[in-house]
Amino acid sequence: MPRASSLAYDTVRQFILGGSFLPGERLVEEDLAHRVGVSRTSIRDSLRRLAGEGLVHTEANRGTFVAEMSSEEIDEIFQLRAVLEGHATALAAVNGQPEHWDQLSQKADEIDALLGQDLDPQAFFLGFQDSNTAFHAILLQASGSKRLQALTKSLIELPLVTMKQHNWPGEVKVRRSNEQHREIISALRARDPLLARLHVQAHIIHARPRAMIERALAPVALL
Amino acid sequence: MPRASSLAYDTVRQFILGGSFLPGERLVEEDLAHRVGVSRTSIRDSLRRLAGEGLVHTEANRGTFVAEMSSEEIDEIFQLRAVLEGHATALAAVNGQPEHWDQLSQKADEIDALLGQDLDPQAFFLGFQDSNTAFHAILLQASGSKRLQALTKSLIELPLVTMKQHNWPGEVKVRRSNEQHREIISALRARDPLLARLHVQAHIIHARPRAMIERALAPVALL
DNA sequence: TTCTGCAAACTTGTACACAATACCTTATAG
DNA sequence: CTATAAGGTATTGTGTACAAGTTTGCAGAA
Repeated sequence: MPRASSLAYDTVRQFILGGSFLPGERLVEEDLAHRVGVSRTSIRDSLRRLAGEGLVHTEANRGTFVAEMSSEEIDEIFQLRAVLEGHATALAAVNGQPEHWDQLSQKADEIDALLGQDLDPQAFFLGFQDSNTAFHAILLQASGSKRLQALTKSLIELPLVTMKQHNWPGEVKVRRSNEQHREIISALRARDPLLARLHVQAHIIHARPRAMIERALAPVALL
Repeated sequence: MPRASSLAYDTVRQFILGGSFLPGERLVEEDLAHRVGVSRTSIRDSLRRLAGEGLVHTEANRGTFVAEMSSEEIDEIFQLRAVLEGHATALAAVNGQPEHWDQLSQKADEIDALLGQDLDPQAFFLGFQDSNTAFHAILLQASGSKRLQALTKSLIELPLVTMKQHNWPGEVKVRRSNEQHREIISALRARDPLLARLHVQAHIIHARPRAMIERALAPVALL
């Protein structure tokens, strides 16, 4: 979309993902318009789009609010991710190209590099999140399905609205996570859709926020 | 959403699903505004929502167009449906209530009733589509996941944009389809998530438009 | 004839003004 | 003192005007 509308979308999105607005908080259109420097029209436009992605929800004549998710909903989202990314990975194992495997390996290398660098927690987390997000994006891309890509992309960032500084993974967890990345790549290179799918599903379920694991997980086998 | 916007959304949606506009056709905002009897503002609002659901796509400064899907994309969508509705069914087998099973049975009964009625093809098809859509909606509802419900709902109606009169299922196919419905219900009553999932996946893959089956299906085992 | 460039018409993008609705405050009655 | 109704305020919903961009048609040159 043209300048103003696109700018509004990106900016408001960053406000939400960056934590400038807390879950459940009301987004006043005129306020946002003033902050972004565009008119309410463009703001409304962007809010409709964000509502479609689930980042906000709108109540008629009452306003739009930043999405808030219960532990159960977040758990549900991770299950959905496991299902969808698992499927995407199976497709990738069949349709993907060697370039994709190399790109994935590169991201895994980046994460290993971070682990050897002894950074402060925040820098470490941000770096990890960048590479990790890229890894999963490449995976989706390798599946060759635009639709699957779009669906999953919004699922991936939904929990980020609620989960901020809390739930930063420790170094040990990141190390294990990256080992799983290697296993996924290995299954992809072997063009083994079933194994690749299972590794991805385990990887994602394993990556759920710690808080979730305390309570009983909805007892549905993925497979 | 309030009156005008909501009316615009419903009406334009019906235009697209009902075939008043063909896939790929351009939707001129002012024209729609005139037809629906609201201002462009509300039309634009509805177009944004429809774009989020994938029924239309918008190109900057050029307009919005009714979605058009290739055979491959439709096949892809049916695969996604199999994956998602399969998951939903597994959840339903665990979380669903006996009332749900009864409602599902009722829809299957409705379809059997249609089969004994010897109607003209159109009435038969419309009746079947109503009951069938309701069946799948109940299944989704029984899963207990609003998000899964929303995701799948849009996937279900996407192919309807392209597939109109063509691909009406014959009586034999409908009969077999409803037998599968019974099998799904049976697995749900037995609270067997794995079997229920498999039956649903088979059911959906089996229901793909005939045209798709001619060409090679992307060779990815769902399971 | 065909290609290029320019201008007019058409359509979308953005801003703003007003209407409609919901919320909050205050005053009044019980 | 509490509950309720009325009015004022804040915010969203809708329509309209104008700006910006894109497409189309025509004229002129190769």
